[in-house]
Amino acid sequence: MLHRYLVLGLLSRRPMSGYDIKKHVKESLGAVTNASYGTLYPMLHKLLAQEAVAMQEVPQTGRPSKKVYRITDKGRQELESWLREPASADQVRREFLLKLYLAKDLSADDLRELIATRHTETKALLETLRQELDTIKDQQHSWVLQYEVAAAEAELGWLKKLEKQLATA
Amino acid sequence: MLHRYLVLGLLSRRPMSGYDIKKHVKESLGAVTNASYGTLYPMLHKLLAQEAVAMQEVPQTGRPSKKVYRITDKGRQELESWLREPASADQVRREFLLKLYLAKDLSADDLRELIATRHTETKALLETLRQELDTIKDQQHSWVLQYEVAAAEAELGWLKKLEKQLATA
DNA sequence: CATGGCATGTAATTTGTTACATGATTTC
DNA sequence: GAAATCATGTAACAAATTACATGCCATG
Repeated sequence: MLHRYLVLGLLSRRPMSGYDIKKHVKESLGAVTNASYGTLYPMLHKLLAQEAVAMQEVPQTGRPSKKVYRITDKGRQELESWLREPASADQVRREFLLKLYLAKDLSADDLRELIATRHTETKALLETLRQELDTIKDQQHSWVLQYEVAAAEAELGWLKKLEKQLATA
Repeated sequence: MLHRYLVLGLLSRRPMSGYDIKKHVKESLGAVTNASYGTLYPMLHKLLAQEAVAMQEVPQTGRPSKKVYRITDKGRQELESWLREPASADQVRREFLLKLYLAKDLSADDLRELIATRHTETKALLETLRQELDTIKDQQHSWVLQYEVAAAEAELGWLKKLEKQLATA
């Protein structure tokens, strides 16, 4: 369901193509989902068949026509009634944490590397998020980015503590 | 794949039943996954067929026999080689954040309620996590819980900031 | 001239959820 | 007497990933 409302929700702000949606999700909604094209395009087709969105093909030179979707009244209604329902629980899959949990079977070096890699990744993510945050005016949209920043900062702090503990032991 | 290694990993510490695994995941590994029975039992059957685990049935009075699984050498080998590979990226689905992102279509009251509900849930989670943390001795295992605590605390801070912003505006 | 961005999609497979079915025992 | 815990499972369905297929344009 989440991806249905993701698409509907983004289209409720302005008409977009599937490609636009993907880009937007990647830039600003990493904490919501990281839906792939294989999810997004079929969802658009389904929504179109159900008349929750409408599509207009815009020819272009040198590349495939852009298909611009916009939400219909029907879609808007569905979106709004969903918005009023309580949010279902988060779902997460974190391989990194599982490896850490099982790390007793890892050499000290492998363990350190596992953590160091994560450290680098998290720092890079934080950089990106902060830059993204600067480009955003809309307060409501910045909330989600602020969430991500707060989460990334907390993780960084935890990683540093972990590394200190490992260095001592 | 994650659930395969989750099961293998837990069984690598000690033999367990499917029920035990589920319980353990719920208590200590909420940040890794929240796999349901419908995932866990079939995974155990598959692992058994592939001889990555072995099973022994323990009869009980008044309830179904307990099926205790333990990891085989084959399974252990697979687990260890997986442990050494780089961890794949986190996957998340957060309906709550999506609703917040789309909240411009929500009344001020609905918005406040959305946030208040989350606030309550996060506080409750934090409570549980802290209690759980007290019962755990194994340092390695406490790491994952510490991660969850840090994340929950960061979210709480963010929620408070949000609420303040809404009260002002 | 290679990389990345623009732009669409499908098919096969894998993965996971939900709801159902069953039923005794323990705890409040 | 109700609710939670113990304990197993399956079937139908929904959801999502991955890999593949195609091809031009702009930038460095």
